Amino acid sequence: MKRTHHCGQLRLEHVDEEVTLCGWVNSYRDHGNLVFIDLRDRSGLIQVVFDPEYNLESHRLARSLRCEWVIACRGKVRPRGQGLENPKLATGQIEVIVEQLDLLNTAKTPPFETDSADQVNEEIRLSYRYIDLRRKSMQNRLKVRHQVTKITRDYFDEQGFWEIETPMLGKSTPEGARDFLVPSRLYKGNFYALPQSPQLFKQILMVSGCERYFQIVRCFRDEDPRADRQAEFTQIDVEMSFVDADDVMTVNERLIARIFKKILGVEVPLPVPRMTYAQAMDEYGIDRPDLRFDMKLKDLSDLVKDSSFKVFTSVVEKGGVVKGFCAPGGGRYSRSDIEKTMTEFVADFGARGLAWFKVGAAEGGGGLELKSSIAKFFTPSQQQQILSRFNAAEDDLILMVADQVETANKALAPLRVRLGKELGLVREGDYRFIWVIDFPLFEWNEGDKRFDSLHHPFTSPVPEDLEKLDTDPGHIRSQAYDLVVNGSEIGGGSVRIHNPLTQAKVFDLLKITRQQARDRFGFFLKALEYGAPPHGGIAFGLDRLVMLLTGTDNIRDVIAFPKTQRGQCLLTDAPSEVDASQLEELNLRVQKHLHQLEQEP
RNA sequence: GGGGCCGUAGCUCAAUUGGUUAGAGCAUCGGACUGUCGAUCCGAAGGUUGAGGGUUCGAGCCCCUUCGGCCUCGCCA
Repeated sequence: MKRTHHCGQLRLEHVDEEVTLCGWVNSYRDHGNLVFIDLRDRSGLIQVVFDPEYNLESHRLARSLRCEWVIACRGKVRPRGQGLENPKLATGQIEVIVEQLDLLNTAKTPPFETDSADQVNEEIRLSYRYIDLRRKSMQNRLKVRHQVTKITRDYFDEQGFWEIETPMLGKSTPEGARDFLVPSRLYKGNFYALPQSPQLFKQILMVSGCERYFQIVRCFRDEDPRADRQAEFTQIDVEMSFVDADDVMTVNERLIARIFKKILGVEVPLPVPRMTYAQAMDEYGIDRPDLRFDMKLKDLSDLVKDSSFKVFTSVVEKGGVVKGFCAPGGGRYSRSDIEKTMTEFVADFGARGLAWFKVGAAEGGGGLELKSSIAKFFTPSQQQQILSRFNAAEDDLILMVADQVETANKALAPLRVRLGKELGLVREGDYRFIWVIDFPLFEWNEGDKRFDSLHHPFTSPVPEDLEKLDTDPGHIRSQAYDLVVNGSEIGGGSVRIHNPLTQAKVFDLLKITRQQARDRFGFFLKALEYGAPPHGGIAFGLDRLVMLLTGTDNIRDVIAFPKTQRGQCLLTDAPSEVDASQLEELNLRVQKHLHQLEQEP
């Protein structure tokens, strides 16, 4: 029997047609004489009916069917009787009365019920991923992921980009994340590294005259995973020649707008607005601000430095800041919420404390005042200034961290997001895009007494700051840009250095010696000397993009076969030990840890 | 490397201060049933409480070790 239709397609217009369907038994309801099966394929569910008066043999076979068995059936589409429609199914107006049933395969009882798998332990879902992926929600995520890559390929093709593959087996460099290493059989003792990104190859493709490159490419970073991070992930990687930062942002924001339009029907207003890194850090404490709600951070240092609250004054004297934000309606939080839950929360990010004021009606009537165990350290005038800086209203909650500005930001930014969500300031289906620009080129690494690249060492300074390479490297702005939506960085890139002299100066500041630079990037620096065009690009995290589009905060949900937080694949049991002969061939010996040796007889 | 939460039947969860034979719903198996759609009804089976050790007259519960999962800090140019 050849399939003629998909289960989820059938509608009233197909009534009286003879159809053949294939799929899995989603559920069965056996009434002794009448048997109902909800048949499932990728397209959806449909009810098929077995009636002994219609076909005795099929009915007998149908009674033995079980969940997840695979069948094909041929029958006639008919409308359901009056009052028998099922509004829960897209196909609920009709059903198929089956003439012929073929059992294509049986199935063991699944380890979990597919209908309720959302509540099932993820460990079991990952071990039986093929069953987990049968679920509609998971199939939708795979489908959206496919749609995103399809839209991306179509879009870049229209724009004159070529998709070019770059090597998976590359050269290890000690910068950046830890590499995954692959031993070479032919060069014993030598290793390839899996790419952390195709950065240098795509720049070399610009030197090669390809002009417009993109690639949907797997990248590997051997660092500890997070809910939104996996050692193996996918980038939409882009590079363009003869462009400035504006050109790259324009081309790429149009791609993202098209993806959101086609998949969610969401109109992304173009051009996407821009915000400097300095403003983002100042007002949101983070370089990826969530703009779905206001609740901006304010610096109160100037107002509180003259208070009698020693904690604040001493921090300001030491060059720190008192920064905070005002949570509208936050008065409903209890003292224990603030002094325990929230304080522990910010402590995780290095803050030593969390100060707070509740905003209440002033005693004696008229106006507002601050209510808190520390309110007494602030004069009425100081209190009023604080209230007016936040434009605070009754029942608001003001939360503050006093520390070095980096620490204060680091603690306040996640607290702001957490409260924004808890207080219901985030509207479902709201997407706020922003380009964050004018990043610093370097940040000072006090431990190693040198500069580190904020983006990567090939990022170009903005032209007017070029001279500061010699005079004031700490204040150079880079031509880097991150695309941020709802507090999540979905992509980032830069205009690159195409001048070998500038590149050499940057390496100097990073304390990468000429010798080291030659060893690690010699092939690339050499390429720059052979007519490198001005170029720039960007890379988007495909996984995070699909997470946004499908409304999950778990990266494993958008990867067909993901790994656990310890980097294990529970389906295949990778990684695993290998045969001694394989090691032999690679000239490798595994050194066991002492505790393992002790356990052996 | 650090911190937190979790692990009891196939799945989701209960189990009083440490106290009888570790329960329930769903799933499974058997039976009944002609319009169900999370079918219903009757019945049955199902457990090394992640593993190992300890304390105790007695441990799912307390202690130690260990394995695994998730979240997180560090890390992720």
